[in-house]
Amino acid sequence: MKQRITLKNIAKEFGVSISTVSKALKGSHEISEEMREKIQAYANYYNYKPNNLALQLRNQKTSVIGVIIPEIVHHFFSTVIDGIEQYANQKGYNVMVCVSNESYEKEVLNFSLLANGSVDGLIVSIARETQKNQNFSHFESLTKDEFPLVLFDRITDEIKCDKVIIDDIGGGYKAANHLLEIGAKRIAIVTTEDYVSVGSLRKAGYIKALTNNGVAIDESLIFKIDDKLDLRTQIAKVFDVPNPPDAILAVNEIYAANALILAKERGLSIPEDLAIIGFTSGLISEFTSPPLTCVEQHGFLMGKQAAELLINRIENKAPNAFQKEVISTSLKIRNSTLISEKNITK
Amino acid sequence: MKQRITLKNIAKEFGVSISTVSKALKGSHEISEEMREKIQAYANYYNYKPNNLALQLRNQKTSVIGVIIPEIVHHFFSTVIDGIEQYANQKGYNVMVCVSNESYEKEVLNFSLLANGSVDGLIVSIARETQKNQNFSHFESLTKDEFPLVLFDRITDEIKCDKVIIDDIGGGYKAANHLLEIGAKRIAIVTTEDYVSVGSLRKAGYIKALTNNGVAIDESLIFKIDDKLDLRTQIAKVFDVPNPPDAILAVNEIYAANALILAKERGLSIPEDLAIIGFTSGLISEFTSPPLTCVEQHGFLMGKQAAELLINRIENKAPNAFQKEVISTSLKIRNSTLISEKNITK
DNA sequence: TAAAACAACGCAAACGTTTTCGTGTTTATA
DNA sequence: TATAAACACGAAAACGTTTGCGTTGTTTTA
Repeated sequence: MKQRITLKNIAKEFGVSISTVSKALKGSHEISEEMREKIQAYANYYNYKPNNLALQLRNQKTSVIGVIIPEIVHHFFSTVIDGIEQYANQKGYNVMVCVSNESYEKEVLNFSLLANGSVDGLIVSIARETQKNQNFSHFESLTKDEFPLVLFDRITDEIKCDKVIIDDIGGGYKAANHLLEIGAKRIAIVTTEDYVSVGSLRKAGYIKALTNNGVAIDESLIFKIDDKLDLRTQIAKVFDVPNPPDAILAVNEIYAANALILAKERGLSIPEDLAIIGFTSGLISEFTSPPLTCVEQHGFLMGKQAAELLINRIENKAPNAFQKEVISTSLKIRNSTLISEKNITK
Repeated sequence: MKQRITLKNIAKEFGVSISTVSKALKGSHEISEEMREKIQAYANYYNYKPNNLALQLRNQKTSVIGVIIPEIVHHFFSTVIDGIEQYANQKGYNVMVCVSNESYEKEVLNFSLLANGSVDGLIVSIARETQKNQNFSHFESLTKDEFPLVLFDRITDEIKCDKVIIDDIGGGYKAANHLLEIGAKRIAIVTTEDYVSVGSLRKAGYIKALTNNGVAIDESLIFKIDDKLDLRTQIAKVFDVPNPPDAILAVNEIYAANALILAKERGLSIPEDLAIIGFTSGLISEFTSPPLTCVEQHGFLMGKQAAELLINRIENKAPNAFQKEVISTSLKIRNSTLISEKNITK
């Protein structure tokens, strides 16, 4: 690659100093009109662009915000990035995305890569492995220096910073409540292992809804999926309990869609024999047969809010106390829970 | 945010020069063991990390590669990014992602943001608007300086650089051929408008397959979707032609899934009355009923190859002539085209 | 005519590093 | 004891920019 032209090059060309060139290009009146025009014409011809690194170093500001997410091939996370990107751009910031791949080690690596002057602030959703081993020391080295940091979705109370989360308890509650309303008596939940904050919160909402409605919690209807094992085999167990459920609440789209497929394979009709509801992030729920009712998560809004919190923090426009924004979910009712009136009152 | 500690701070603390500190931290034998240990301990305690901007400026290398894509909430593109990210990380590079949002203006803006020293090279998939207005001058200012650049998926012959594409013609050919093999006589294609390179290439493959098999092209079976208008209304027209098709080839997953829904609404059984095949990038095809046969695009591999081309170019390990990698597609056969033997031979 | 004002530019510091090339001191060698 | 070698550190340039202040030389003002 050819060397890009610099102020020094231009200065040498006209036998003037670097500062003269800099001022001329900025249209300063300190420089004579004649010199100004010569320099500007030359710079323009050779497509001069100030070197960003030099500017960032001088201004002590990169106007870049870093984002570290567990996965990128994931509808929810990419939607969040979209929200971050749009808000950041509008405020004059760029976005640098790194993927932790659910690995603690990679997350730590990404921290050291980004938090060394490369970015003005960081937006992070915690990797699964980090949530599991509860080691947050890499965060502490940031918060100690009051480095601008926003956590979203996968958060922890251990870290003191701004946060934005989905109302997962509320989402689980709404979902379970909806199932109760359409007449479900035995609601199974297909969730994650407990250390995944999102899964356990949704389960908490499920328990709250059942308890509020006087329904006893049946532990045999709670299924915790281990990511390491085969998904379908684990979900299939839902149908093998002695007294099978008449509704399933799945904490994400993939679980819900697989449950639907398995149920149909067993000859169950949806929603008559079994109602299914999921949490959605992607497009799958729209195209299954029947389409799946789901709790919508509004990832775009979440990204926008996270970016707003971060940029306010960076620009010292934020209050001293850390903020925690909660994004409420909404229920999108489709045919997997749509039961006709006579069934509800049966 | 508190100021991060610098070499200068440490130097002042111990009354030595900056260079002494720098050497001490690097474990240089020029510095006495006593001084070295004092400095290292101090730096460690205060969590010293070299400022990345300063290093990048000095080394004239950022180890960052920029990626500009039309959309990020898109399974295919996020898969490509994943491939880029993994390969780049492995080679010691970071990835900076920007979204053009299919807009020419935003694409140009992203160029000026990234190609000023912020990144060592750029991987780009062209925005739809840019493809439409055919204005590539922002690319020329890069290629003129031999700036490392790789184009993927949405490319153009106008720009001289390394490229990596899907074998779209081959994919269209395979898809149409498969439909012919299972006995389809009237194959409709649901594609994009012609200026979208990917869509028109897939259509070319479709035409080639039909022609090779002695099937005449029926223009009334070619449907070009306008993104501005309602999708389902446009796809519905497929079923309204006087002599309806017995197979549909859709150039992406969304088109295929919608066609499937509409066909079922009209009482057609899939695949008996109508076979459907799509190009896939996401998970939708797996969960429809029946699951959709599709042409798989291997986005991850594409990202990996693009990153490889770029990094070789950056590190001067590439041949002088620009390369064009073609990634072949593969057919994933599912039930939407699975017809029993007797039907094939009917 | 001397002082003041002004026009047009250069100097140098600052941002934080790394690295080459000194320089002064101590120790070992002949 | 003179000299070389080894040791321990500092000065300065380089990466590319911006900007406050200083320095010329010319022109205006009283």
